[in-house]
Amino acid sequence: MNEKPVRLSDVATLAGVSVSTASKVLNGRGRVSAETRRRIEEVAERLDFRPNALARFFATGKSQTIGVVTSDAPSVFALPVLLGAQSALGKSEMATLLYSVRYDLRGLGDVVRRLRARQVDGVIVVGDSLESPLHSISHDVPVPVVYALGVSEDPRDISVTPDGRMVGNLAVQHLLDIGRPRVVHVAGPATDLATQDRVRGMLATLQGAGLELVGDVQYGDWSRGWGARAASRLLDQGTVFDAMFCGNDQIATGALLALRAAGVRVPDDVAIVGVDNLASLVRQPDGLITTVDTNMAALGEVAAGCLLDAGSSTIEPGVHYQRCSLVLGESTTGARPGAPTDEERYLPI
Amino acid sequence: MNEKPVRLSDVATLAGVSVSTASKVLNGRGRVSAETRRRIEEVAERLDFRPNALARFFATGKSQTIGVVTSDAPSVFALPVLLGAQSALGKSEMATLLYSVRYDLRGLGDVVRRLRARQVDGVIVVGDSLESPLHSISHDVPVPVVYALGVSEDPRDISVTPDGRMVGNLAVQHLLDIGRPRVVHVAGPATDLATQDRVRGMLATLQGAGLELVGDVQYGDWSRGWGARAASRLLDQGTVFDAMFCGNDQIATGALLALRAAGVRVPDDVAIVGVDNLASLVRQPDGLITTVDTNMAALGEVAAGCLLDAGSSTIEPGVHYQRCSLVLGESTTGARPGAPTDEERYLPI
DNA sequence: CTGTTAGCGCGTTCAG
DNA sequence: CTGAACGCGCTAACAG
Repeated sequence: MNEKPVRLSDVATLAGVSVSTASKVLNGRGRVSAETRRRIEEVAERLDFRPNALARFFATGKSQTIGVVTSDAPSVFALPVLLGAQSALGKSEMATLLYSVRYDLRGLGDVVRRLRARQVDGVIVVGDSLESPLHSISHDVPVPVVYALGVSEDPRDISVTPDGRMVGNLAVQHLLDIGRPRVVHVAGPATDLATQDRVRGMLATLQGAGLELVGDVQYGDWSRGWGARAASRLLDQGTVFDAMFCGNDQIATGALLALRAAGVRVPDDVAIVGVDNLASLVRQPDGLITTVDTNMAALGEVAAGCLLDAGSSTIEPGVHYQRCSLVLGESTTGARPGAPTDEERYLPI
Repeated sequence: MNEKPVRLSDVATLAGVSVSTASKVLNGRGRVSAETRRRIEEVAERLDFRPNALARFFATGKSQTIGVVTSDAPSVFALPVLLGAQSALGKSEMATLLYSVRYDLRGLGDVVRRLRARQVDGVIVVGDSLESPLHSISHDVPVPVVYALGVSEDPRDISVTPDGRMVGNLAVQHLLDIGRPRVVHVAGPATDLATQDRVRGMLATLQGAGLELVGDVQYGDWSRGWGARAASRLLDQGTVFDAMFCGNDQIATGALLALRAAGVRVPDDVAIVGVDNLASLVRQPDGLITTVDTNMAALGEVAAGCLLDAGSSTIEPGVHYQRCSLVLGESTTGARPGAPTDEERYLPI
């Protein structure tokens, strides 16, 4: 556990060459005879040589490190983004420095100071919703910044965020595909950018099929309670519909409960699609709700990729939209793939 | 954004002193006259001097950085632990390097290599359940390691984990306090260490009150479906009980649904307590389930604290148990604190 | 109390 | 093709 670390000079002397030659070989630079190369590599291997990253960073001025900034109390969505980014960066021998700031992403001054002090090579700012734009720090740090799971207030910044229109599109297209043309939409807050994009995608898809939304968009919040109330109200009003697109899985769950409590069969009478694949995020997938997965891990990877390319290639500034995908569940199919036995079956709530 | 950084030598020359004097002042070391001290600080301030952390680390051999290792696909519980640790470390100007490894925490070899290369000053290994012990890497790295949200396979390591007995204790004590002596327990898997500890705490508390558990412990999995099935079965068997302690909130939710579906009033006929405060973890608290919060953020902070103290003070090896706390909800109180209006009220499922 | 001197371990010229 | 020499920015002994 505690042999003192072997240095490049150790390798060099043991291989009978100078430090600089060893350096060249181990970094693949410069032309060196195959023989000495082999010898150096062999010695390095044998000694289990690990270059002191700190010294290397210091010498090169690059830290091979990017800073990831997140809120102090982020939503569940932040974790997969973080890990996706970490995974992508790790492949390039980059490390991920994690910072959190209190609540909103306002008080960034202190974090910016730390990021600069540590000479990070880039920064990813991870938001936790699309309620409001992310505060831009691109002009406070001398390295590339990308914004994930949110949109920077500065349109010249690079932001990566779920494709809300595609969410609306996939959800409604699925409902149409299974023969449910009478769609209602129980959404989250009207002011949320995610809500707005999903509505656009939904309306475009309906229009493309020559259909219209049943009634107005029902705006509310993101809670299960809102989903239940909205469903009850629709029933009370005598609205006729055979499909429901909900702003997230919480709303969908609430709506499903209310509908079944009122004797409406799901999915036989009404099919329901949610958004987020929340059950899978909390690692307890139960296949209950058909949902649109916003692929947060992939989003994190893309954000990291943008950062890595930011220097070399030309990534266009602006908002990049992350594709999402449909995950089937009982709320539209009526049965889970790999249907369980009765004993295993989840209670049909 | 891009003036070239000011170095310590810049500050020194402008203040008319040598580099080392400036260094001493800005690090609070050595005795320096108040006058020169003031002058140096003033210049540093004016120039907005930020020491190059990389250079400092290199010179001192310490990276002021700790590595946090988590699973590639961690449970929701990992995020608060991560952030709690980050927060505690940040107060000591320590940074947090995030690493994830595939699935289980086995393939740690590569991560260990990176941790060593970057000269981290310590490591926190974050597990994602108590199903199985965490693989010990304490002998693979030359710095202190603590294990959080899991227990190291090596009893000489320091592990920080939720206090499962206290969970059982708080839950059952609350049920007894509200006058419910006939308690059943719907648990998670029998093999899970968390389950076992909770059972012990529960039984001890019952015994202390001169009571016995109603029936056997019902072992199952962590799902909502299991909670529902267990509740139904208890009813079918004619078991008489007025309180239910569930292994987590998912189980509790399933049980609650099944009971209400069978015409049993909750909490009037049966009071329910869960574990995890899951609703709050996913940032959509709805006050439905009375639950035991395992205080994951605090656990992360404690783990970080252990690491910081590991060198200086004497932290005893072994398992440290993190205190938990009770969070009241409708499933035992019958009404949420700050009861909502009818319109705001969540659907009583 | 302050300045001088020497590294920390590696990358990178530039001579040989 | 190889090696000697220097520098990255800062800290830490040791002199003055």
